[in-house]
Amino acid sequence: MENNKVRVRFAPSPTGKLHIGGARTAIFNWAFARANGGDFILRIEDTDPERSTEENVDIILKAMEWLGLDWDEGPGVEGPCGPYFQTGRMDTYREALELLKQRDAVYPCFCTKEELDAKRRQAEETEGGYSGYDRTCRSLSPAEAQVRIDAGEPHVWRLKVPDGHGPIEFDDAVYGPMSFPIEAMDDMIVMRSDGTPTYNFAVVCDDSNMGITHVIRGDDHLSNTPRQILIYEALGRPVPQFAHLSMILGPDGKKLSKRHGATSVGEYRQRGYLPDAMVNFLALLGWSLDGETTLIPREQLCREFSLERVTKKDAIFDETKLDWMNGVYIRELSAAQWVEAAAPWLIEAAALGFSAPDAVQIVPTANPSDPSAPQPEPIQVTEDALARAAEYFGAHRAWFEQLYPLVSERLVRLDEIPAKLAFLFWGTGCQLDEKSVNKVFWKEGALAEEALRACFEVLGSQDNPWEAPLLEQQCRDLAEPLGMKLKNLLQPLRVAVCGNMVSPPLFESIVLMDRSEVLARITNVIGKVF
RNA sequence: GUCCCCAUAGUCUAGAGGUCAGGACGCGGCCCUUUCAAGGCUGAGACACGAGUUCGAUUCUCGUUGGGGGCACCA
Repeated sequence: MENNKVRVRFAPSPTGKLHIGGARTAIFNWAFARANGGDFILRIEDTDPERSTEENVDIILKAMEWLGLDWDEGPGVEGPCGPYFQTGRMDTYREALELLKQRDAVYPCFCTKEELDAKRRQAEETEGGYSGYDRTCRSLSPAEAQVRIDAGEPHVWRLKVPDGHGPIEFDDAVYGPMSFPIEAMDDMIVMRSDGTPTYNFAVVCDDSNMGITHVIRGDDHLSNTPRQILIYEALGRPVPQFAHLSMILGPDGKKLSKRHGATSVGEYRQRGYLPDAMVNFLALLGWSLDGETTLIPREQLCREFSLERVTKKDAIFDETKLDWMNGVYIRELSAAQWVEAAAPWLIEAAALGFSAPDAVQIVPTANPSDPSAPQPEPIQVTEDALARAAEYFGAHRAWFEQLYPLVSERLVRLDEIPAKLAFLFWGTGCQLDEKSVNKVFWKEGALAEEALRACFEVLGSQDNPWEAPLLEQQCRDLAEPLGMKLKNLLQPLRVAVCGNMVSPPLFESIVLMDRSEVLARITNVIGKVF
């Protein structure tokens, strides 16, 4: 390990999925390491056996990979400071405790959890507030304590807050000079009665043993910091640079939680957000490059991230801006990249289309704002259709790439793809949106039918190659002789072919389907509607 | 209760003792247009409040209010 080399870590505990706030912390650490040519270490804090699960470890690792936050040491990337799971480091905590015992910096405490809970409750009720452990066991003589230990009495080990210690001070890279009165410090437990370390103890041991130079973490640890400094001091280890990050709150200004909807990285992935967009967006929550730049590719983030430009103010997670940014990133993709990223949804689109009945149907318009209104019956995607779609996708990548220009400017999230593109896979059937039918067909009546028949002639003429610009021009040329506005001419065609008055570009869509299918669809619609 | 932190538009933010308080999302209008978008132009919108320091404070200090976090044999 080189001297002075920046070493930072992200240390999630696998008691849940990787959530937005954690991801932001990870991004800041990662970007800081990259910007300073340092190491980014991933450490799993799994000392709570009750709540830690292997499944969550897997989810966190997957989320990190998806976000593109590669770690230099950690699970799967062994390094000089492993293991990188706290459960594998128990020896190191015991060693550290021995050192503290030698230095007379800790003492055994025999108070039971029940006794402590009772005292805390009482203190809260009577004297208006609990102010820490009353240090009952601190006055035990070493001899007496040893007798009780030898007798097998359960005990924890507590850190002695040193007498005569001044206020605990440190210079936070974000918050600046901090000072905490020593009176506010508790004789905290470092080792539990079952021999496992508490969080604050394990963190300090690990950060110290792993040579962490900068501890960049959530604001919720700000008041843990003086406690941890006490441990560093007791251990005689150098204190790292701290940098605390403000919290990310929900739209209501409250702590981000499940009731705010999606909070885990995995959920955002499922909803069709791009990892690059997530990283860019999250990086801007509490950090800015210059106040002007909002689109910051990860390469630039890795070059120019700095702790000096981190804000102290809590940030509200505003999904509308993320949506915008995701759209920007989608538009910057190449067609091939898009097909790669959108594969699951493209397959779903095809499966949805394959599953639709091969007939003309009028379906009620979805109305999310009024649940009592008749909603369209969702089309059941069959296993068979899904398998067929996956196979079709595998065999027609180039064809799918042609879809990109049709939708790239119309997508905010990738999960909008199925609804937008299913019509391409309907065959000769057509799911007509009720509102569109009312507005475009029935309101216009004979005019709409006339328009459809005229367009049918153009599309059906074998003299016309199946090419968008030519077909479009010929259809447009119909308007004048028929005395129609372009809108009245082409919207019926759009509804008949795409099922909806809102769709991707008409002729570009049409030529991606079989001529026979398109013609059949128009004929069927004319027969069914008029 | 106690300790700590924060405060520029609805949101993310820039900013300096004297600025027309800048940018982005969102919102309104116009343009483009066969739909929806995207794009271009344009408009409305902020320094929480009260003292003090100062020739001058949104910026510095104190207080108020509002918000957030910690105080576990959780992490």
